[in-house]
Amino acid sequence: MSSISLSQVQYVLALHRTGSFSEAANACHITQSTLSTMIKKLEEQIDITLFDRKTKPIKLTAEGESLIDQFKVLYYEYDNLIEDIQETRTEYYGTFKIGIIPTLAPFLMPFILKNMVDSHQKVKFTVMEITTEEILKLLKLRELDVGLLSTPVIDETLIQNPLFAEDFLIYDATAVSTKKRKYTVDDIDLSRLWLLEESHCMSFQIEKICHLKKSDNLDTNLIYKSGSILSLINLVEANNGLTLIPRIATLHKGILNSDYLHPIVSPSPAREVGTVTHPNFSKKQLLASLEEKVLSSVMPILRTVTDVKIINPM
Amino acid sequence: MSSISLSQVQYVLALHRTGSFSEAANACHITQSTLSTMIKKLEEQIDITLFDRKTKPIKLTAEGESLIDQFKVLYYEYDNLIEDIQETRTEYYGTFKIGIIPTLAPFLMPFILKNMVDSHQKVKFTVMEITTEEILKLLKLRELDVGLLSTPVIDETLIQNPLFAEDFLIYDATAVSTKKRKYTVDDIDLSRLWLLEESHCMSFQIEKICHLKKSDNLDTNLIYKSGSILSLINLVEANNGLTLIPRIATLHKGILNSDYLHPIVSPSPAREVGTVTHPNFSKKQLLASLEEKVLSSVMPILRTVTDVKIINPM
DNA sequence: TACAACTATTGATGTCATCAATATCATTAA
DNA sequence: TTAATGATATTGATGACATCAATAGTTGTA
Repeated sequence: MSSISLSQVQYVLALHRTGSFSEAANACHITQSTLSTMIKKLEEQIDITLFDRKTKPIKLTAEGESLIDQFKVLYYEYDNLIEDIQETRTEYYGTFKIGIIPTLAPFLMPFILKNMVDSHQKVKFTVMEITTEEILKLLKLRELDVGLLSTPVIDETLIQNPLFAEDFLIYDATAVSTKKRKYTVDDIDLSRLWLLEESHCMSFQIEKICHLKKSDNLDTNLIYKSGSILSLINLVEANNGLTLIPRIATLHKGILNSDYLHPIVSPSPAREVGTVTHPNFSKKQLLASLEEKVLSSVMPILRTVTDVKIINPM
Repeated sequence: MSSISLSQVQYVLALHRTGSFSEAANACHITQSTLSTMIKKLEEQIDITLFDRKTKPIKLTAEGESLIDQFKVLYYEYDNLIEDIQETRTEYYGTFKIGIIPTLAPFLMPFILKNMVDSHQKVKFTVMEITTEEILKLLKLRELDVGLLSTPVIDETLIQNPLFAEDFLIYDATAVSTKKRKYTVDDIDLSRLWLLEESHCMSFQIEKICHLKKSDNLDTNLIYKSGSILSLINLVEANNGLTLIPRIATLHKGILNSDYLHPIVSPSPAREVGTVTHPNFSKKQLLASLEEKVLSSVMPILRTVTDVKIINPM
């Protein structure tokens, strides 16, 4: 018995479905005589008559009945393979658009982007540093594949996957670390506090940590707001100021004076970082790869902190 | 993208398994150049390079890794289809060997054999009337497909399926039925009792009903033993004798004088009838068909008897 | 550097799938 | 009862595909 072809499987299923040789042939975009010949050939190959031609519409024989489900299963799995192939091509040769918030980008992307490019050499990566609000908007428009941001976001239409929690550290230009003293939230001198501009959710998170409200009348330090963590750090250092720094910033040696860094305890305020995708997002393997690389990158600086309080970004 | 053939699927899996073009070709009984050409063709069709030829042994690319499982699934289902086809051919065109005990055969086979032949017109049926002991032996030798006998049998290596229980009736040539009197086991006049020869388990069952032992010294009636129920019935009638008849014998109108038939109560001794098959028996549909037809045949004479005592055949 | 083992390429050939044309069959209407 | 219609089966020609033999090219080892 020689090989059954997938075309023959397709023809059998079409005839079973339509109950007519001519209709099945049309459905398969071949001529009726081809269909007739190929089904007869299959029946001879396997030495089983699958269809009773005497009935109108054409029906399966008892033997055919006992085999048709497995014909269906086989073709179903062939369909799955074709889909997998399409998806693999898209994943390996298409584009992958990443949106990332500015308070993560400078510390994550230098490490993970090269890795991602190396392991997906035929994928074209596009990275956009934009705010959470803009990321969510572009995800919904399908103009981004994935957002890398502080979770959770309040949006039921998108799929979120939290990856890790990182605590905030006090960065204080006047408090030289002796490494003996433990800091709490109450040690934050609000008169010297610097924040990112309001569109950054980390700014909102810091306000929550410090029990601030938007209408609070603060000192003049808070009037000047910055758009990047690097500017924030420079401002703090130049003005004997103070801010809160996410621990991920410590990945980047050299931009922080480690003498000014102080962990907070009881509790340690923290933010959660994760990915957000559209429900119809299909490049699962690229997403998994990105998530794995993000986790690998932050692993060295993640601490097992027991008394953590996650501060939501919205 | 034109159709992927199952041969190509087979070649991919062989190369993945062996890590060598020449070994894979050997495994598939084709030349190395055919394998090389066909795998390259597939890779061009789907526009994905599946194998990294630089490694020794040859390994899948990352893309290949993400697809290989679905190639495996597809070929597995193709294998299943081939097996189903083989099994269907065997079931519909092969042989079905039935062993049945003589105390069942004359009452069951006339009804069910025609039915079985009608619904499996291409199957060659072989029916052997032999004792339980011989049926079990031939089942184990795979020279029988199924045994139809009194269950349970003491044999863990075979598969049993009990179908129904039938009670024994007294058949007494001297006790004309008035349909008023109820008989119990104690009404059995042992001096007139006739039995089948010892190799028939029904004989054993009757001895148990009557609390007989092999070494019991009975009257001269028991010295002459018969091999068929019909002979038994004739002996009883010709000699004013007595025996026990399974209810299934009442299916056959005309051989029994219904005046001599008496149900037994408190309790009604009964035997269980079922099928026995070898664990590797594969013609499941034929077996199910047989079992269904047996049950349909005995349904008219089966009684809902409440106080039943099953007498085991061994 | 030579050689062995392996994969890739190419042209010839056999096999298979398909089509167009036609034969055959079954059903329906006049 | 015959003719028409719709459907399936058959057949020969043709294009597509799978395969092989021969050879080119590559890689690793002694």
